[in-house]
Amino acid sequence: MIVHALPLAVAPQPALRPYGDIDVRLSYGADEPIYVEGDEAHFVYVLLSGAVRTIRHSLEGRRQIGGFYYPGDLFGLEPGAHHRFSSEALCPTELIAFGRGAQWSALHQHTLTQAALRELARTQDHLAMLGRRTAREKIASFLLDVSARGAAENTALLMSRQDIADYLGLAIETVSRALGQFQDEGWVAFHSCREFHILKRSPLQRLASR
Amino acid sequence: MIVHALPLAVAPQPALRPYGDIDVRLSYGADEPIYVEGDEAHFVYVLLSGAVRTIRHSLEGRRQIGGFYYPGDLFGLEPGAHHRFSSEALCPTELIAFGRGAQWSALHQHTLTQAALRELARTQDHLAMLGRRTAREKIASFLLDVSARGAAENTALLMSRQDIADYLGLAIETVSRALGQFQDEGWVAFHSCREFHILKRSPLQRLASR
DNA sequence: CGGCGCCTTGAAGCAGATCAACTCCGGTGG
DNA sequence: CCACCGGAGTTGATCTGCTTCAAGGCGCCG
Repeated sequence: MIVHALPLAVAPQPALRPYGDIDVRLSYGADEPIYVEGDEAHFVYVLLSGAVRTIRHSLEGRRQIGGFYYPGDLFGLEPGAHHRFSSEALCPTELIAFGRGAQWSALHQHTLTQAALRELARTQDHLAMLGRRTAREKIASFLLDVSARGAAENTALLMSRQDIADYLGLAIETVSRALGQFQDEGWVAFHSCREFHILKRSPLQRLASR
Repeated sequence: MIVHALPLAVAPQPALRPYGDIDVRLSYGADEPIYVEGDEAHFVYVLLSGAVRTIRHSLEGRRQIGGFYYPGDLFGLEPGAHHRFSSEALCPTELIAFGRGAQWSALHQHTLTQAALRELARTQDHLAMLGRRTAREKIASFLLDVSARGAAENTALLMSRQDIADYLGLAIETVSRALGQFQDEGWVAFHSCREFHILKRSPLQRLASR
């Protein structure tokens, strides 16, 4: 982790908010942790460039990915004093950490509420996808989601097959097979295993919106 | 639906917020809908008595339950103008609907943010449960959750087996079988099929926290 | 008492997990 | 420049936990 710039605004909160209203710009390399489940949640993060995943590990090592975040997204919101997921950079990433000080909270109260509600909606959609959908349906939705993020013809998959599997609650082999099927069916084309574009959107949409 | 009392406070918002800052007390019978997916979200709801489920239906009728809500809980929060789930009373239920007027929003901004964040955390926990857990693990967690809500020795299951199945992403038969197993193993005792108490908490906790 | 939901139980089938090679590719060092 | 290595991805074979299908039990209310 590299600290680029120091506090933009400082309002001391020695007791409960050691990092008060401090804002910091940070850089991370691929797979570097940003915070870990259980850490005190001093900051809220906004992505400038790169991408981030949030993760929860179970005792026996099963991994669940909570979400992927892209430039402009806000993440790390918590109801309490501690982070409930870990987060890691998917690739070289820059972000701003906003101290959860009273001053900032008061100033940006409305923004904060909106961010929390949007994040809630996103999580609910994710939840509905995990519940009662087949592997093919999950992966079709996922490809459409990812491709909707980038305006370009080709979409880069910044995450590994294992990340996708842990996001969708599937085995890595199942992800690989479904992607292979979609390619065989002529619905998508993989330029490399981390870059694709969609050839036929409608059959994917039909699967995704069952 | 029965309207008990009329506006406690009124601040006209004719254009975008037809129900402005109006607060209404309402009653519902078992299985009565409170709002439906796609409805305009004029209100935020607080439960006084009874219980509520939120639901999303897929095109082919598959049902996903988003959550169960109990007295004191707030539900119906949305980032946009429309409800993204339906909601129904589980049993006779009383609640207060708070109009999402500018006045109320401003007054209760902080409360709103906290509610959104708590709801987010709850949804994330639910999500982590759907992703990578076996049927027995899901149902053990569920029983512990439900029993934590009531202080009493015996816990009433206000929801049907189908509701539990649709909450956990399982078939109704799987729910029934797992509950039967837990009873056979002497971990829980069902007084009737809608009322139980926990005999051995630790094996359930072991399962739930894997 | 009879009928209708809800729940339980049993048997069979299947989607996806697991296990096991094998391929592909980028990096590294001889 | 090429041989080697290691990690990521793919592919095939087998296994299994859960779903599905089917039947029967049980409680509740008219």
